[in-house]
Amino acid sequence: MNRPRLSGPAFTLAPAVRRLNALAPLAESARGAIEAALQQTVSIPIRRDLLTEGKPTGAPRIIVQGWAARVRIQVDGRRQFLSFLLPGDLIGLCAHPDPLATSTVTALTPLKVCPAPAAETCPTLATAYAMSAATEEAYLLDQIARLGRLHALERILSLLLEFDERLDLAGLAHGGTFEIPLTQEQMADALGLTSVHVNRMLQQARREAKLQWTGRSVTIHDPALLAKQIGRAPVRVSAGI
Amino acid sequence: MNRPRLSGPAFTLAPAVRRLNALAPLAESARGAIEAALQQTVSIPIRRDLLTEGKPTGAPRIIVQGWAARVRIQVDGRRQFLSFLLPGDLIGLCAHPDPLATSTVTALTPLKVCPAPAAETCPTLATAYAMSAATEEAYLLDQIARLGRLHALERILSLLLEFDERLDLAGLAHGGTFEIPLTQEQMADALGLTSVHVNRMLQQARREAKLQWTGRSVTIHDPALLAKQIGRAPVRVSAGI
DNA sequence: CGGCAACTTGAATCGCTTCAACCCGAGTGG
DNA sequence: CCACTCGGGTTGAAGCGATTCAAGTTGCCG
Repeated sequence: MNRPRLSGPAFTLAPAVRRLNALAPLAESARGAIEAALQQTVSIPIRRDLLTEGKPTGAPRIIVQGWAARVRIQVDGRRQFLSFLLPGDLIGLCAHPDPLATSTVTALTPLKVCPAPAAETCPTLATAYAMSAATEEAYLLDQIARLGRLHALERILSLLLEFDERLDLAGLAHGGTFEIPLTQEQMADALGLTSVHVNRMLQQARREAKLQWTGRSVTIHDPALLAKQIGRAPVRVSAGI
Repeated sequence: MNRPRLSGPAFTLAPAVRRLNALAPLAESARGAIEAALQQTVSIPIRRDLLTEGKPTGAPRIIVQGWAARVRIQVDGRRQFLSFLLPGDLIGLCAHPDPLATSTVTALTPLKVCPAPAAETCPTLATAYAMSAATEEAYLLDQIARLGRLHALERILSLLLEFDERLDLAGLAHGGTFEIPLTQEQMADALGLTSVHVNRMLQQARREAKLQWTGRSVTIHDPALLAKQIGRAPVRVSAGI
């Protein structure tokens, strides 16, 4: 039931819908609910906070376009990006009452977000949300292993492989190539490094022909091989897909 | 409705029940379901895996007694503890179909576990589970910030404060004192350090009278002050409690 | 063309690791 | 009852990966 990839002025299949549908095949009612929510998409300027640590989360939202990050900042200015939020990812989804944000969420690019339809709308939507939450947790575990036991170059490559994998789900990566809106300093803040060292390691990666990073576009020359070299396994949370 | 703290041969309130009830006040039916599940407690020997990364999770369980850890091991032997599982914590709870374990879970001590009653048993139980999951994610975020942007000594103190906070919920810590079953090497594997360096930093912490660690017993002399010094805020996931 | 953010480079320094040795208390078996 | 072993903790010295600081360079945008 694939729609044609190009169908006139309208989009083909919004990355957000594509991701959620890839996590759990959506029934017509679920897809309809999301398409309806997409009509209420709003724009968020770059650097604006969507959530603030310790404050109520408000209604859950879906990222339609752009990148955001969960961030923690210490009093002395040290900054750590905890995770990145990409198109199709959910913001502020919680199953318990009166949820408080456990981290601040900041727009890394100009952002488009829409309301997340209630999980009760359709069982397939609830499943997609649950898959999304489980996937997010799995990536947090990856991030911990990255920071704890990988060297600088391994950390960088591992994170880029994660981006490739996640963007591919949303249809935003093709054969190891994708758009990345991050500066080297932002990469450093995610990887527990300094921007100077990220710079040097990226040069080494380019020298070793592992990847290409020109402007905003990254190409991983052989994702599968690279994943094997640094011992990274793709994230899988369910036997179903 | 507090039961007396000492009531003959029977336990007062099992740490696991105490923790879940602290996360969300349990209705009688929920508490009954857990008490019933506790009758089916089984023992797991030390070093045994309860879950294996990539394998189906099986039925969810509650830790009744002892400590476990989620662990990732690289081919070259590098080991990273992703998180620790303490009495009252849930193992393998997932909201989506056919869940696969996203990490191996290993018993760090001899363990007692019981089946986790289905969330559908009682809405208060479902809420407690949701709170538990949210809390777990919050601690993963803490762990990321620890590994990414804290120095060795800060990491150690931050983790010990987490243990104090979590064990207190289960009634297993009193005024900054609790039993810890970890070796310095296991601490190191959680904190992305070497055991040699953990040793040196612990000596420094003792020298500075921040804590005491004799045998299996840890005492943090002034948890609130220490938390302030290293910029740690208690984990809070809901405005309700 | 001027200004600013991001990227690049070199040199000195430091936090942590590595390696190797040693100590100590708790089992264990002769 | 003591020698033996073994896991965990302790210590010192050398080395390395990453940081720090400071000075360019590049490229984009007004």
